[in-house]
Amino acid sequence: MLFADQGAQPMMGRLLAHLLICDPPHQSSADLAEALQASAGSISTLTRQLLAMGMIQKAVVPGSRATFFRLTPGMWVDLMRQRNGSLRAVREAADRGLRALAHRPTEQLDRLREFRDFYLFLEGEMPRLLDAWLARRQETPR
Amino acid sequence: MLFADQGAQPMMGRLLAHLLICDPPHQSSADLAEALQASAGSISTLTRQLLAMGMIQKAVVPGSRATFFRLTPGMWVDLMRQRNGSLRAVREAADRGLRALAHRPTEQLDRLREFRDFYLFLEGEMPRLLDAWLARRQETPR
DNA sequence: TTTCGGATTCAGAACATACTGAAACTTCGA
DNA sequence: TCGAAGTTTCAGTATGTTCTGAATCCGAAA
Repeated sequence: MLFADQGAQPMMGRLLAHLLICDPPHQSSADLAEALQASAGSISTLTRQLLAMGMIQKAVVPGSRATFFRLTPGMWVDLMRQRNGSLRAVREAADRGLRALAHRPTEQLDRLREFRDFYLFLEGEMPRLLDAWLARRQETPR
Repeated sequence: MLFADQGAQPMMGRLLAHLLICDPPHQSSADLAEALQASAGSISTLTRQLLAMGMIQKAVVPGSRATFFRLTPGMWVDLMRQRNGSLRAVREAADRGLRALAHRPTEQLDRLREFRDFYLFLEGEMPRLLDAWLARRQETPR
């Protein structure tokens, strides 16, 4: 499964893919290491990163000392919301550029202004789109 | 200008940023090499790639043998359209996964199905969003 | 306190990427 | 046909990234 997880290292993609289909849905570090044929070190690093991003959660399983992990429900939507932050970063950079070049004749700035406006548009519309998705999910019977 | 051009090497980001603000808007290879302090080899490779992606165009300037380049008008929208292709790739991979696991009890597939549905939603809505942007651009007086 | 299952850290190996510089090539005018 | 301007190609270098393995750490049970 070619998981082109933008900005994720290959093993992180495999880890997420596994958590998407594994049975049961929660897995211990050892389970993951075994399933992905990865070192314990890798798993530790990756789970720490994914926890920090909020993409996975810890789960406790009675009778086992080990830590278990599962996908955070609704994480894909959250992920897209986070990505909106990088749209904003680009838009803000464009704004700084426009401010810095304010002394130039206006038609020279058309290109940069259009770029900025486009990103501003996306930045504003993406949250709407995600809300629309959540609303649709809500009304669909499971 | 921190150009976090997803999937573009640093120098490509700088090249695009330069074409966004340079005066005049078309630049020769030598101009670019000079402005970015890059080797002629880099410029050649990068312009070839950007041409292939349709993000820049060649321009002829009378009286000069050199090739000039300028940003393709409307390229940012096109870029987003292309990115829709990677949404589709992910969605298709999820579909293959669902087909391969069709024998499993349905509730085990909930996670993967929701993932697929979300990407399918985005894949369908993004083009609408871009059309909405173009329509708005149209009616705005330049 | 010791022991042991389990987790974490990090130096280093293997691999991948981005760019340069120099040589080869193309094109056009003389 | 020659020469010069301009461009392309590519081997090599520098730099980054990803993962492993071994040492270390932590905490619970004995």
